[in-house]
Amino acid sequence: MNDVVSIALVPLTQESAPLRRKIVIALRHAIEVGELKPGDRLVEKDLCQRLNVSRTSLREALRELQAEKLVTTVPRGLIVAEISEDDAANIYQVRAALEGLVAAQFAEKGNEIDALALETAINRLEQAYRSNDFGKVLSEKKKFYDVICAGARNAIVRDILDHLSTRINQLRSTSRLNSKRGDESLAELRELARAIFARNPKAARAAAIKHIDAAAKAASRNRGAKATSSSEAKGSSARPAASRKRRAL
Amino acid sequence: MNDVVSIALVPLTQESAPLRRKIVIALRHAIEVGELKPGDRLVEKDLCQRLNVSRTSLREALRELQAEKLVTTVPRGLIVAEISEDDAANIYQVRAALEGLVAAQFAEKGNEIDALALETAINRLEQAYRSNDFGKVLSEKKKFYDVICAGARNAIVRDILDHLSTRINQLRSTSRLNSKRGDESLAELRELARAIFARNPKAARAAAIKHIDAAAKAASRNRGAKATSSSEAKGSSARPAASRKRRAL
DNA sequence: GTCAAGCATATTGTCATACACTAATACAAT
DNA sequence: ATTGTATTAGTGTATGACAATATGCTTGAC
Repeated sequence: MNDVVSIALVPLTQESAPLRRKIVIALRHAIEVGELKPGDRLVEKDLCQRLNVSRTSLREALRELQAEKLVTTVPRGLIVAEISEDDAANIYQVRAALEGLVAAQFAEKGNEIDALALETAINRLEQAYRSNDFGKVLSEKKKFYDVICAGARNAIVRDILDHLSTRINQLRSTSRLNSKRGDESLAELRELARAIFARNPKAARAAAIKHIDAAAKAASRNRGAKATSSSEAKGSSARPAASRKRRAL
Repeated sequence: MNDVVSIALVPLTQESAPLRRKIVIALRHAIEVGELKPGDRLVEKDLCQRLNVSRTSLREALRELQAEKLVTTVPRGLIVAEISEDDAANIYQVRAALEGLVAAQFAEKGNEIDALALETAINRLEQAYRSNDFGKVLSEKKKFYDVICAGARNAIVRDILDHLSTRINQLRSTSRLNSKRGDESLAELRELARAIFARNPKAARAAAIKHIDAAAKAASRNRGAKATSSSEAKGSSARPAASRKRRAL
């Protein structure tokens, strides 16, 4: 019983949940699931009525979403941000770079507790995949990367990835994505975990990048776009690429 | 005369500058230059008086800074965010990864106009270095990276780097940094530009990473910390690092 | 003198209201 | 059809108010 207490009494994270936090979450979710689509105008008065909150609180929430680039200013007010093809491709590039980084860091700095958490996370992720509950997959995947960032001792990347994944989910919901590649995806992540457990930073980085690359390719396949794959970007030969197609600048 | 008009009548960018934007800029600057130090409490009423603005606008500005992680909540209110050793090291790691990415992208996708802008930017940067005006160096360096991100067609990275550099400047101002390595720094950036002009993505990426690594090393030297260099992280051999110091997880 | 309990105070979180200013729209005039 | 004018919708900003809550001070007990 005593150790139960020692587990139950972990310092609780000030779940103050101010109203504006709930507003941010509600709006962010609405954007993620496509209830608010890119380009939709955000009219303060309407949102106040729909959410039943004051304009003050709503506006503070909007400022947060604005900083997150989920909404953007237009002459008259705010709209849900649109994601260009370039943006979409770049988000994958950035994720590849950063997830590769934290994977390598985990392999170097992680301890046994971190490893255990990773094991747990990947198992839960597998369950989620099997349940075919897509929302569950997303939330478990987020936790998976949280665990990796924790083991990497890298809160900076955690925050950045958090923002990016919101935007990826937005892309997905607006039907420009629907990656149904659960099996390969899970296998790639298991490979990543294996490299981490083996304390092999280079392999971990490579596995993380490979995973994102595959996701990016699947995504671009899904919409006929030709997003540059990051493997092309970093796998290019040491020889100047200029000789291939363009002259030097 | 006619072509003068065609140049002069470029759509002008609604410099609306709402009050809260000025507030954000003022506070951000105060944090960057250390007028507000990490841990300092931010009391709304005081700030309202000092800035002569209403609480409404001030609070909206604070929400933006909060999203930027420049300030954090504590039980009673807000304080200027503290940057841990881990955070500082990780910021450099992330910059290395992302600046490497955009450098490579520029080398691949940039056109002559982008190259010209880069040329200009690096010359202005050199002037700034020579003028010994540190604030000028910082602002020109920011423009330099803006140009690179523009040539890379990567607005995502631009935004991320923008946030990170604010925090780096904060570090610098709190006297935990004072890199006076203008000459080497400039040489490294020129090397980066050369690789881009030669359309050599791999060399461009390497040059960008080398530059940040050198900056990180100089920074950690300046305070006796032992921040992991990113070259160590990515230069590790293909052989599992486990054999070096730790057993597998 | 030290410690605990309770009270006063400072500060944030939220709301309602008000008003100036700007942009879009509709409408009128030539 | 183009220009000018009025109406309207919506944001930007300010003020005042009040509840909830953490902080610190005062008082009282020992």
